[in-house]
Amino acid sequence: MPPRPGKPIRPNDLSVGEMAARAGVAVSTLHFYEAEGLIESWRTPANHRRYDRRELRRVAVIRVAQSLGIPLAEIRDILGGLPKGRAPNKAEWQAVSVAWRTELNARIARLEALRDDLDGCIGCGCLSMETCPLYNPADVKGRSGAGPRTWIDRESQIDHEAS
Amino acid sequence: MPPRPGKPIRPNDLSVGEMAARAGVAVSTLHFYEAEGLIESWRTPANHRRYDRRELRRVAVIRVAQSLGIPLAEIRDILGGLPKGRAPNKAEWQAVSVAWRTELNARIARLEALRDDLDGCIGCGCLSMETCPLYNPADVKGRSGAGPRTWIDRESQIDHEAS
DNA sequence: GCTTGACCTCAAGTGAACTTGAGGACGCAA
DNA sequence: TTGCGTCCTCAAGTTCACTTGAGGTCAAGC
Repeated sequence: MPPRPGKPIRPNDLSVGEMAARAGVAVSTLHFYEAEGLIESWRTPANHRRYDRRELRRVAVIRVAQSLGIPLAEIRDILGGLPKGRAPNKAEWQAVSVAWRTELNARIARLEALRDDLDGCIGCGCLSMETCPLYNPADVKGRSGAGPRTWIDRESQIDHEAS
Repeated sequence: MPPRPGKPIRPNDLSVGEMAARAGVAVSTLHFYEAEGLIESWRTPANHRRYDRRELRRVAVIRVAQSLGIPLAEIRDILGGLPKGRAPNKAEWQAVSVAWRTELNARIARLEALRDDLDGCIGCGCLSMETCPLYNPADVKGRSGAGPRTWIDRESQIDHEAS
């Protein structure tokens, strides 16, 4: 590995390539996240990005949240509670954590309900989908227009009666 | 509501409009799901769709699974284990349920890990993201090329060390 | 002096999951 | 017979989350 261009003003900071390798994402993804305001970098005299190691953690949180179906816009909103240039203080961190916690608990509950519901269908011997209650919490985020429906925007409950 | 066109051969079956209203999705979504092989209908002499009430349940499962970030292709694979024209028997239903269960348990575990990890950051007093372990299970589904990365396809672990 | 490698920007392409729109059929009711 | 409501098909548009590609900069090494 040849020495990275740009003077080592903060030698512990990471280049895009290093970030990408460590976070397990493509360089283009980091460019994209930065353009979207999810992460932040400073530039060397050669106009190369440098990332504080803190950003590694941010990327990790973004990826985990994303893998759970949470769209980037929501992630940005929640991470937006954290300061960009410095370590978060207790109150800031707690606010973010509480926001996540509420959402994550709701999602865990839904997954468990789905799982237990499916199990119940076997346990109760009904052998079919018709008679089991399928739980659907109020998750109204009303959005309309074209495009995918990630993190479902439901206006109505699923009507679910026996056949 | 004027009587629906087409003779009432099976009067309990639902028209697209009725299905859409009850399932809380757009008519176009039902067309789409059918084109994708996720649900099924028969046609009246007037070429109108009619859905067995069973399909209502299928749509409900699809929507719940989707809201949890599971892509349609996976949902189709798993629901594919169920027969289309009749009620599933015990073995068929169990196979589907087991497949879901495994996946759902993994997702629940990840959510809990994320939640507890965030909580831990407050509990341990470190006040920052740098020193907490962020858990990332092996979730390799290797895919490359353009397009979004739903249900994350990771080739590498998130590297996560202190700053 | 030239190549190599890592980086840069900006525009355009891509796949998933839909929606929207154009153009048309059917059947009932005024 | 004109209108309404519900349905049909097929093509094209849209959003999200990226990737790919073209064209260029910069510093180090042969």
